[in-house]
Amino acid sequence: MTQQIAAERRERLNRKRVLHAAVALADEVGIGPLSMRRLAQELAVVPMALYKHVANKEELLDGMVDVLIGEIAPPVAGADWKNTVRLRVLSARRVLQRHRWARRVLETRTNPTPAALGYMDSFIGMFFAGGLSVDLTHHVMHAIGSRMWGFTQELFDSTATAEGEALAAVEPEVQAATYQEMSANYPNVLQVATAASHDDGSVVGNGCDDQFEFEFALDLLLDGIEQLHLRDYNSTAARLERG
Amino acid sequence: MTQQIAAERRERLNRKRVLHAAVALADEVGIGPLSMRRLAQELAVVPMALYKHVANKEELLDGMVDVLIGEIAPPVAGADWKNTVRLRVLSARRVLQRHRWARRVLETRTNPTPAALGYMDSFIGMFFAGGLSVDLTHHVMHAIGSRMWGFTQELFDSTATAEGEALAAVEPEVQAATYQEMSANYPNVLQVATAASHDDGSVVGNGCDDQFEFEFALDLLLDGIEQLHLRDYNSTAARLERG
DNA sequence: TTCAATAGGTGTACGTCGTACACCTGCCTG
DNA sequence: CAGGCAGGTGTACGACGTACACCTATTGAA
Repeated sequence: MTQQIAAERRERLNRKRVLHAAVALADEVGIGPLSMRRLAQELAVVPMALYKHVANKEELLDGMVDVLIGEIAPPVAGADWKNTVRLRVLSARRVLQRHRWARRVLETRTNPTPAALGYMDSFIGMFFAGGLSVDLTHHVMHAIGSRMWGFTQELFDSTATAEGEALAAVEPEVQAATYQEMSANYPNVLQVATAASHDDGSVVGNGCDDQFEFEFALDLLLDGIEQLHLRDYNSTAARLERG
Repeated sequence: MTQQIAAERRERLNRKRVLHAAVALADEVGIGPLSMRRLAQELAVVPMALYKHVANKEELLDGMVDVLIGEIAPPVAGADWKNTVRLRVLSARRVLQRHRWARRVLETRTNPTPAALGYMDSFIGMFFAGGLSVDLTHHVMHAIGSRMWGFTQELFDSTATAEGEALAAVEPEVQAATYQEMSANYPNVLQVATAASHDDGSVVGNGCDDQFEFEFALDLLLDGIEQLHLRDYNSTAARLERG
């Protein structure tokens, strides 16, 4: 009978349940409204109960990132290093797109968790397997930067803002006025912004293909890296040349 | 006599004073402790007084960024586009290094201010002046990303963390233990991390030359861009090739 | 089977934050 | 001199993260 009661009772919390609930909640309501209190409510538990499974909010966020890292596909076998890296990055990107809050959270991480270190280690391993030198790989990791995690830092990315979504629904007159003002003050921005929006007619919304932009930059880097590799790039030599 | 009193009295606040005080305070104590209340205190004024000059904290941060944008050098004249861009980016970088909090703030901006748009416009103008097509410039702007502002997104950058500074002062035994653990679990990370620290002896601290890494990646991109430009890159053609 | 140790959940409370709102004050203009 | 308005004040509210003391359920050993 005590067993029955125990069975009916809400099953006990554990770290995994907390983290997955947090990820689900963030998926649903975004990262802003995700507070310890709100998460506790979702788990039908008092806020302080969470602290038995997670040291503090920072650690909660770290844990959420770990969950996502677990969703990134392992490296595919049997491709050259460039494609292996490429596919892995694109897999990471898909994860980030399933969890739109993740970018913001990643940006605020300061200390890598073991899971993050593991991912980095495996990531570096792909270059080593391709024969890249330790030296070159080191610089490459810096150059790739956040692209390793499937995103790039784009300041003022309208897709990241809440108002960005509302922007499409704005009256045509306002759009026209905006256009006038832009063309007067920021003609170059306007040209570049409209360059990509041939397919959809909007002027203001970013009509550009994020995926294409991401791959464009990724390939620019990978191709450049390949060139350096083929030329047996060596950074100390490069330093000397530059002076 | 009322004049005398007025003269002795603290001069009235205005937007500029508020923003510059905020920048100075952030320079001094960091962005974390910068609260509306703290800033008000610094200005010997009640917190709500700030709201007569700034709509809310977000707008304060926007304004602080504007101050920094004002510190970036204008484009130099008489150089080819690549060098013009290069020098400008490095100037932006110097600003970001004077204000160590700026990166974190920039990362959280969602809507560009007129000053930011102005900078972007002028930035784009440098590519146009070099003869790059609107199409290529568009993709380039995405590829450059936050490097335009003088920084790159590096996850888990130890220089960004408070503990990073304390890390150098850690006992040798602990360093040794860390080393053991790293080499067991993350051998690749370890190799890459130690690759750059030949000059200074530390194992854990990032012994690498940030400036070099930044320029490495910047030049990788600029060189790649130049190649595309010379080949009259066209993105719709590229799309077709890729399928 | 019993019982103590321990892991997990609760309740209350504190300090900090951003900021709404009503108010006062002193300067500028007519 | 009047009166309006920009700018500074005071109080207050509802979040937030989390410290701390407490209670309770589960578990492992006797």
